[in-house]
Amino acid sequence: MNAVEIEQAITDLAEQPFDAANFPYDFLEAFGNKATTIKRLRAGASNKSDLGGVLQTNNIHILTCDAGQVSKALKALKDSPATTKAKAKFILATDGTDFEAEDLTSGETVACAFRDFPDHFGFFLPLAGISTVRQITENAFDIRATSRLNRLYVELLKDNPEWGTDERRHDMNHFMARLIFCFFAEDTGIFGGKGKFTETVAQMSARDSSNTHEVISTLFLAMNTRREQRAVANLPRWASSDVFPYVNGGLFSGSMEVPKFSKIARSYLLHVGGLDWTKINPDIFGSMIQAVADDEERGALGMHYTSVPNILKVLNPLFLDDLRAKLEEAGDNPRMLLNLRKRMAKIRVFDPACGSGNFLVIAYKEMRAIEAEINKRRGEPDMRSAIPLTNFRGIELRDFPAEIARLALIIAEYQCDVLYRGQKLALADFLPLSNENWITCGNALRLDWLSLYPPTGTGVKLQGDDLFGTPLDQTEIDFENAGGETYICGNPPYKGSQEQTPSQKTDLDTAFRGRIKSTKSADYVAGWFILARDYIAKSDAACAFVTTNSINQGRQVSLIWPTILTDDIEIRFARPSFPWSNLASKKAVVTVSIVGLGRRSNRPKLVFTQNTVKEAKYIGPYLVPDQSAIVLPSTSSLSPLSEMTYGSMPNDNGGLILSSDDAHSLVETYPQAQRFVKRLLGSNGTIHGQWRYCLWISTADLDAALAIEPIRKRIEIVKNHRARSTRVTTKALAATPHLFGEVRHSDSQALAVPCHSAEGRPYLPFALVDGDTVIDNSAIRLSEPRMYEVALYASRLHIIWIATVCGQLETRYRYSNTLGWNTFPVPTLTEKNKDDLTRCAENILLAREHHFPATIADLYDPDKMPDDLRAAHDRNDEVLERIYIGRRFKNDTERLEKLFDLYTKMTASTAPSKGKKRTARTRA
DNA sequence: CATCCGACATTTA
DNA sequence: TAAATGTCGGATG
Repeated sequence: MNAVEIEQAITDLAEQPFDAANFPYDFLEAFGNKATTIKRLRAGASNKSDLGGVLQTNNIHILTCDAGQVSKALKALKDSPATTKAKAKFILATDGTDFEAEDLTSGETVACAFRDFPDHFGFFLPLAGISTVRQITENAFDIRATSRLNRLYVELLKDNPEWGTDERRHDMNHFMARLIFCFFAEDTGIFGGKGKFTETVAQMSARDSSNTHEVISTLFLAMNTRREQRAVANLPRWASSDVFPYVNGGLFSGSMEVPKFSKIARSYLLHVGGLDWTKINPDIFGSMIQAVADDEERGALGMHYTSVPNILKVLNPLFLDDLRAKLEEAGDNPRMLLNLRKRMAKIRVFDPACGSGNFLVIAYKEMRAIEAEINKRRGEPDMRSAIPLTNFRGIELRDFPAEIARLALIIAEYQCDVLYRGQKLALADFLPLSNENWITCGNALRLDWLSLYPPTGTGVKLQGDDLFGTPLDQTEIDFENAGGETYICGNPPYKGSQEQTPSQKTDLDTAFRGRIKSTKSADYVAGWFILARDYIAKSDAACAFVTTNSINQGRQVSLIWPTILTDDIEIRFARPSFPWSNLASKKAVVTVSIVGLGRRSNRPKLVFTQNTVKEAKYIGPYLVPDQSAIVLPSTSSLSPLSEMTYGSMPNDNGGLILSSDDAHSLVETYPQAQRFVKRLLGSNGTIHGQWRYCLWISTADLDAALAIEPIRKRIEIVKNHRARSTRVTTKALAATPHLFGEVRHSDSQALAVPCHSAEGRPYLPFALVDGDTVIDNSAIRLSEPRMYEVALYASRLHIIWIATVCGQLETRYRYSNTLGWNTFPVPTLTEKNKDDLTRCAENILLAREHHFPATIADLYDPDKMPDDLRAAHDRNDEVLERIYIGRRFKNDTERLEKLFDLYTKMTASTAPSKGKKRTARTRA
């Protein structure tokens, strides 16, 4: 259960009639305990209570009691030896009227009416066993609001199905945005009297809810009517402008239609309004609530949340660090402070994939903090902010987040005003909202960013459009940043080449405008980089995006980076591969990088890691400091090395593959099947020493094989699977179901190279196998390897090369023949060199054998690698590195430098004049 | 025809 | 249930 679901469950529980006997179990269930756990507690087996209550070990001791005995019951719980013995974290007592609880770890207590206990949802969250409890607890309000709005949204769509259609979705989303605004406004004092909106709806609408929509519609109309026009508008007294002022800003213009409310929907509405909306965090709430309008995403409601520290990893190096440094520099000098404020007033932040606007909101808040410090030092604490909200702009594809993004910014502005200037001034300046267009709802890769948000402010004028309501009064507006800086930032969507829809493929193609041969292998996120590049090239902007780390690895490097790094565009800073996290129970496990681009300058470039910052003169597209080379995939080896190919692809849906048990029972029952069975080795098998078996049938032998019933059945499985495939090649393979989809096998010795392997290992894993072993397509195959080639493969130099130049799976090593083996630069080897290396390789194999039957995973565990094996590898490295530079390398940086250097030289000499195909691209 | 990828997928502790 | 660590086959060049 995620936090939103828990919130809903406990809210439901509080509304039901109190059932003293079942309450403890219902309570635990609401916090996500499994049915079996509850059952065991009910049976008494795991219930450790000594008071007749329910005590779950390491968790909570719950006691229901007679009316008026709650405090006494809590005391009893506290004094109970069982509570201590079972290490309960919480105690809870209730009689159905009062409710008391204590967090025994912190000593914090809760005492409230029973029906209000869900208000203390955050207090109990440690019970839910959610790992990021601290973050959630801090944002308990946002989760509760999300949960309740979601219920309302779903309920309204149930009663008004036409509002869920494509044509009406925007109206629905707009309606929700209006509601959220009203809830916020009524609690912050923007409306006359706290809670006035909810209260008015409650009072004016009939209990049977039949006219709820009319009441709300009337209030919306009031908020769209200027004071002086109120009389004409003939609005009822309860919608007077003292209470419901003119808001507009596009928010309340357009259609006043409101969906019809059922009795349930009405009660949900009042319920949401009952929350204290002053507690809203606009940066977090937005990303939580956006899933409400997305049928596919609703399951992860409240969970897609980009943490503030992660957003700052983008914004700080992009421009905030610089602003803070300038603030520091200015000290108390009023003129320098004023200049900084003037500069900040012209800074524009643009997020072309803004979602619900969290990057924009955080950027705004951080800038307001800096400005507040300036104003304090200048003795102008009450000063109205010089930072226009309209300079925080975005593009968002989805309608609802786009609505929310603007709302989030409005709320952030108000909250900053309250924080830095006080409630009174904040209120005075809040209304009416301006009509300007901040967030464009559209496809960022199809829009022209330059004309949408012209960099100098002198170009195209923008029109306020109907983003926040249907036809606005077409106000032309200017961007308030003439001569200012523009910072493009965000976390655009990543989609691998094989995950994109046809229309997304076209988006990418449009963005690249034919500058690369094909965009088909590029990640979707590359589109944002190329468009940001184009924007920077024509203005004094800079950008930084969170991106999948794949675009700085493997085949994508040579595909897209030469096009991005032209016209004096450079990588200003980078934070290579780190895990991105959110609150989802099914965590989006994705490894990202942050890449910042700008116009070339002499400023040092910064490469960030977890705790360090490294300065560099240049950052290459692999995000390695001072390495500019780009390695191109090659189908033939740069150095004279044996050919490596992929293993054989079964493409069989398991039909041709046999587990050890399958294979043995098959041969036992049908001894004649023996000759159709071979060992099958892949990545996992190589690393963990467990091979599987496979059917390996020559066409000549097919009839004999088919005579064996289990084999015939298996071949049938393969045939059906292939026939059902959408891929033409695979369909064709259905004609030969007894064969692997792709056969790459010879009856000689081979080196098996896993395609993927864990990153901690000090050397790359491999296994030598004979002709009776088939290597599958989870591994790469070096046929008839020469021993000195094994030495090369097993070297430190090689693993460094592969780690840098090949792709990765998350941060796992991913081996590639074309990118890694064929490009590996090796100096010319003498016969003596080869002999020496051969001996080294043999020593490595011997050392491995000493530890039979230890697996590669055991042997190359960085903490447990046996000394003799380590020594053998070390010897191998020593011999090889002496061949490269006549001594050992000092470190991996030096190794990589030499490899890139050699690669550049070797590719230049292989293709002297016009051999572009292989030439490494280098920047002087 | 061969390669490379995964806002992953599945196993393991 | 989070941490560890590599399948599999389709799209692509």
